[in-house]
Amino acid sequence: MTAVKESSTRNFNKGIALTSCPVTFVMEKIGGYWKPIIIFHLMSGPKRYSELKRAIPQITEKMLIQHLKQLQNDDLVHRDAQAIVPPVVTYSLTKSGEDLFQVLDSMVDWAIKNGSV
Amino acid sequence: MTAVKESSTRNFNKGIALTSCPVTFVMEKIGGYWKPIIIFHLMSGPKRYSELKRAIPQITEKMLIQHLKQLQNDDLVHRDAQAIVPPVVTYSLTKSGEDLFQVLDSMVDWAIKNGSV
DNA sequence: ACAAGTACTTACCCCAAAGTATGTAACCAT
DNA sequence: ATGGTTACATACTTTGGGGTAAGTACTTGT
Repeated sequence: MTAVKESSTRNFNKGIALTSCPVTFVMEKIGGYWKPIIIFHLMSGPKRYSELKRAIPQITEKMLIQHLKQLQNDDLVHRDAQAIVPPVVTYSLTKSGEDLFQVLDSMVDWAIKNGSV
Repeated sequence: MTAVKESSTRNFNKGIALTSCPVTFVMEKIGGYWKPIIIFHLMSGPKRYSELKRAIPQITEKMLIQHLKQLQNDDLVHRDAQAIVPPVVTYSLTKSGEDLFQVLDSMVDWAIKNGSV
């Protein structure tokens, strides 16, 4: 009986976010803690699952595949699995994913100019 | 007694995020649902609290001041209050805030090129 | 007298994101 | 046969962002 009212702000927001705010659109794709980091590591070329894990030691395996799957669904990352044993699974950026370079790059620029560190 | 272990991933992350990942650094400042939207509306010039509220009808007042305060702490937004009654409080972007234009702009570019809409 | 506007504050709730911990299937090296 | 590697899966818990609802102090308009 704790149903969410249909006219609630929460429900309404889903609408405007996806249809009318390009910045929020991007945030939905690369927002969150780990996605930009994963994408950054794939910028230097395709990586195996275990290579990514080693490159980002702090990430848990659950977070890693969870985000890799979301990135696949959003067509930012491509998964290539060889049907051999032990399995070899390689992740790489799609064209859309590579295009994010400009976005990440401008972020890095800003961070360097305005970083308090 | 629900203390967080000192060696937890969560605690450790705070460290690397702020010191070694510029992209996460930016995300900490403009991430979240409403911040980019607020910044976007301030790009077109200083606005009063009530003007922002009217410009973004879906935001609740709590979210609006909460984020405005965080943006002040991060030195992205400047607050100017006139000690008159009724109060007149004007918010504007700082230099750092204005510099975010490049970041938001590249996001919009990407969204237009890669938006499924 | 009473509503309405201004710029907030406060208390409470909910859910999704993130973290912890453990398991799995197939193989290989010792 | 025991442990290590590979690429995951799954159950459970915690945390914080966001939402709802209501109140405050002071003044102007009717």
